Amino acid sequence: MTDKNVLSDFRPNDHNHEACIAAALEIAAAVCRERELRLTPLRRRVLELVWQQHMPVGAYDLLDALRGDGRRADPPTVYRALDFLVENGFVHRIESLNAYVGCGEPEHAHNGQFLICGNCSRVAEMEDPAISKLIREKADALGFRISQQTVEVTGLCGECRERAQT
Amino acid sequence: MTDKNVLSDFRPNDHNHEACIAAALEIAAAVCRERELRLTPLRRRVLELVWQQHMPVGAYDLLDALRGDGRRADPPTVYRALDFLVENGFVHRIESLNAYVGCGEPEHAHNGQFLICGNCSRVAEMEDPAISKLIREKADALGFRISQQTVEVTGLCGECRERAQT
DNA sequence: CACAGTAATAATACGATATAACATATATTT
DNA sequence: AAATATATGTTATATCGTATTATTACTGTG
Repeated sequence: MTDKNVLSDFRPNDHNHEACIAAALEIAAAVCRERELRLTPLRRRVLELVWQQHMPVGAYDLLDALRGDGRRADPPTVYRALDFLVENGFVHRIESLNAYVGCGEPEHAHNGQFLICGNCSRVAEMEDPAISKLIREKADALGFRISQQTVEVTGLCGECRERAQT
Repeated sequence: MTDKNVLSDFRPNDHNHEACIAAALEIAAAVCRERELRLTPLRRRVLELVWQQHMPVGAYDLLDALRGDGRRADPPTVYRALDFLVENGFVHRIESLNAYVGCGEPEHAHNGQFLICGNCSRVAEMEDPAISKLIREKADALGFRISQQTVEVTGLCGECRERAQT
């Protein structure tokens, strides 16, 4: 991590992905135990499917994957599971893509700030208090009471930028 | 305006709305003349329809309105007009709502920062350089090259907040 | 154990948002 | 007027999301 405000950087392609999924599932299980939330098999499976990519996944991709498991699945199934996961901070919804990414730090509630690579589709999540604070102050000055901040930035990640400079 | 970084505040219900639409259309016409863009009757009409609300309007609402004009209209018609208007800064797309709002200052390109009232649905647009700068710096630190910033904040506007305090 | 209460899931149907692909028309340039 | 570029019309379909009702599984209580 180049910066302590980065919750998850663009994942190199060579990281141990199995371990990374397993860790996310374990954290989720622990958090659910502590908060008395029910990480049912379906919810757990959807979370696992989201984590199988380090990029935003659409609800219908998840649906197809569930069907690939052999089970029957319809939209409400996956949307309800996603609602649970988003509500409890295990995944974030990326508004500008209508898609979902896993959150590596569900222990504390937060709205992440997302960098989305338009080329490789990978996503980095930051949580920079200075950004949220500034936004909050500006909103306050207008008498606006914030309930949620959405910060999504599109562009080119470092790797793709270098590659494009041929 | 309470703040020079506010491009458009939550509109009071008693402002001269006709004048406000007319002004937006005039500015758009002038900008198009200057940049040799073609503000065709369709595009102009869609812009006018967007401005008739000071709140985000969905593409299919616009479609219905076009049909109300007596003309036949299908989704690509309105999406193409919206593409033109967004691309040239006459309207902004609100990602978290899949909807569109007019921009009062299309003369200079910018990504606005939006405050969206969850109660009355009105929207205020800010353009605070400090916020964009901070985001840009954080992205730079990660080697990320920004092409677009999306900042959308939901909550309660001042009026609705007061009203809710009964 | 039977029962009621709650949370989760299944199932059907539909609504809302967006784009692909190709045809036609209009404007601009030559 | 012909050639070119731009805009619009048209059909069809893809994608994203929700309302509604029913059913199942898991609690605790008498």
